[in-house]
Amino acid sequence: MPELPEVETVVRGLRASLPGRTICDVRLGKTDFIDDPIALAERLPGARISDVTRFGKFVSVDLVPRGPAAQLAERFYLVIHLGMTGQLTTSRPGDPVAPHTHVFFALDDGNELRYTDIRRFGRILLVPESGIALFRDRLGAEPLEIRLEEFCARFGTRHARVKALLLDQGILRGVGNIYADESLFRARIHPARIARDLTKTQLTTLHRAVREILKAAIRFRGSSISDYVDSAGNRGEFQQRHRVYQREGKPCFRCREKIRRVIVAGRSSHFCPRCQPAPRSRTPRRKVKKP
DNA sequence: AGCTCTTCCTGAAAGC
DNA sequence: TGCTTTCAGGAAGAGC
Repeated sequence: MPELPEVETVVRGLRASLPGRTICDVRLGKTDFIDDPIALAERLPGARISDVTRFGKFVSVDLVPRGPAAQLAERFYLVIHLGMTGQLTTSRPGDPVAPHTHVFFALDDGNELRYTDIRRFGRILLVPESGIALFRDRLGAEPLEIRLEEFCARFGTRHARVKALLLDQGILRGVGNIYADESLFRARIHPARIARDLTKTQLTTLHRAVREILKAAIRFRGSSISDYVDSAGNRGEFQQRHRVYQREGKPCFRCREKIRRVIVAGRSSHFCPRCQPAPRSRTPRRKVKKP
């Protein structure tokens, strides 16, 4: 599943070839995951790509509009979320088309940018310059940039399970199920712990663990569990270094205890029961009795 | 506030 | 063997 490291890897690949290119043509297959497919087909041809960036799990293709008034016209952004199974790849027009490829962007150098998405949980939309700041600000902090004080402020005050907060894109943008589990394992924190109950030391450790895991995953070009590939169609390698994710029943790399899987925040959560001690079980407290 | 459930979608895997 | 059911999950929305 594309999370921050996978999206970052895709963006780095696209950034090497797309800036400077002009989009010549857009062809669409199924469009139910595109906010405004008509606008997409009308506004992109002629637009020049100025950059490719990432915020959270979103890819942003930064565009300068076409036409004589281009100097004055507002820039805009092709914003893409890969969902669960989205792939953004560059190909030659004659290359075989993967099943479930629904968007083709023809470029002026003869190449083609394609969007493939088996489950169509992804999303594509155009955002005008005037709206991009708000779009970005509705998301939380970048995990690789957030400072410890802000991290503690965002987590340490919340009475929610730490796993749920890690997955909440309004708090941190970019962490998904894989890297939440791997980060919690590294920090030796149980996914169901209430964030507010964590010590300052634990929050500090988690803050560091998240950054270290994400950076390591970027170094290994992401995790390919099922469908993820980068912009050249290559799989990542970080799945070989997972410590807990999808390792249920296998021995912990630290203590040999069997890795367990439970549902927390509605998600499969993998952890080592010895390295990541469970929170104090919810108290069988007696109710205040009325006479 | 925070939790659970539901919806979207497909393919792999499990069940019969 | 082959059909049916279940499950996985990012995000948003409903309801409690």
